Amino acid sequence: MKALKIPEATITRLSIYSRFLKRLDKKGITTVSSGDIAEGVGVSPAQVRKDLAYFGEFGTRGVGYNVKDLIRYTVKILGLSEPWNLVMVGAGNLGSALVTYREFKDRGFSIVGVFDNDLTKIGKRIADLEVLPLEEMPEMVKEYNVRIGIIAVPSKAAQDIADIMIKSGLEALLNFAPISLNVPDYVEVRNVDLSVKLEILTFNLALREK
Amino acid sequence: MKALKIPEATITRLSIYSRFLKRLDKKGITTVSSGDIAEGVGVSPAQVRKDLAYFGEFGTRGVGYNVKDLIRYTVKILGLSEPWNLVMVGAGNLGSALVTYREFKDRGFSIVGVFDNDLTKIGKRIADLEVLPLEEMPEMVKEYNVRIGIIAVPSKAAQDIADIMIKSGLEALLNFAPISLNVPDYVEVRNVDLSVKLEILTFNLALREK
DNA sequence: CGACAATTTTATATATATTTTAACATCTTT
DNA sequence: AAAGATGTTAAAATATATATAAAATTGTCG
Repeated sequence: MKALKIPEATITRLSIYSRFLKRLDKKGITTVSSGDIAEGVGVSPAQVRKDLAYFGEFGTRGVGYNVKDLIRYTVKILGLSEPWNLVMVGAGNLGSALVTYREFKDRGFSIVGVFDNDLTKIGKRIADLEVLPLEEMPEMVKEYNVRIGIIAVPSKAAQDIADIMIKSGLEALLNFAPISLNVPDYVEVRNVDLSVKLEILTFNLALREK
Repeated sequence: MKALKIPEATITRLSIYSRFLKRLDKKGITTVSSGDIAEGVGVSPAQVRKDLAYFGEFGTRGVGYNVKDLIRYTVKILGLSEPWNLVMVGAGNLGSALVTYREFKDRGFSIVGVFDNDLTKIGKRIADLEVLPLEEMPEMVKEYNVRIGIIAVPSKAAQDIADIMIKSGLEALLNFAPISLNVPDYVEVRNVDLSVKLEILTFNLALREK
């Protein structure tokens, strides 16, 4: 069915458009042009139209896009029409912050389990969840139909944890550890590297001195 | 001096190479080939060489790269030869987690001040720092020669906070709020959007059902 | 022991593919 | 009919991959 390959950059922007549109909707705005979206998120209008064009015709020439409709379309495209249950591994500072991160909830993500292999953390509570030992992950994955897991553990542990998560039945991993994970082909992995953008800033600032 | 424009993707990868190399060094490995690096971080060997070629010739044909030397070069290129002082705005869960985030310290970043405009948070301690009111930022920026600030506040507040940070003298912002900031040309901004990669995963998982 | 060939690996040039930008024809509304 | 905005095609710019050339090391054989 899917003939055309979609650039990942397009998906990235779609996610950003989608959330921008939700803010417009909350403000009561009903119609929007590609130029409005472009300005709101910092890209070109042509880029917005091109990105949307991969998936269909959602606008009306001479008019623009209906905000509510376009939200529905983008949400559908991103696979967010139905809520997703997630598990988190790592009950440290970062893991705890992500468990309570509002934006995830707003987008339909629900963290149903937090795991750690550190005995001092197991049993503690984060929000309304009790930190559980990793052994209990397979059961939870099955019970809550979890397909995606978040890794917020130290780099050293990340690969082992990933292996365990995959064995537990997960198909996709969001990895906050700054290392490259080795996983089977059927597992999707994306890394969130918290340092990279910071180092892009230092690179640019350092250039100024030249 | 800098004639050639360097792709941002190259800087991104350089940051990743640099940290990968540090891990090799810690293991006692002294020499590395582009292929080793490529495998370690998940790109092609040609890509590694091309990225490095923007900045000079760092390797020896037939041999590879000296790990320690290449670390020095990448660190220098990224502007990390000297440590950087940062300020953080937002003493919520995410801000607190980032203040204690080990990786930042390892790369030479030192958070010297945490600010918030929430009276209930001011005065609290995060690690060894007291949360301060925003009014005290200009002084700290000056005293500690801070050029980069991190924004970890709710989206609604982010633009106002950014304005204040810029007025305080900052030149670069790392923004964790999922909105696009309006800033003067001389200010560098990079966004870290914690939801985007998650939605790339859901997009890909949703595709499988097609 | 020295010369030369084979191997390894970088650096560079070339080609391919992808992504972005720009231009334009088309459709709505006023 | 004019203005505004999309969808689409074409062009330009970027980025990636491939191929080749050059340099250093290792191994081999006379």
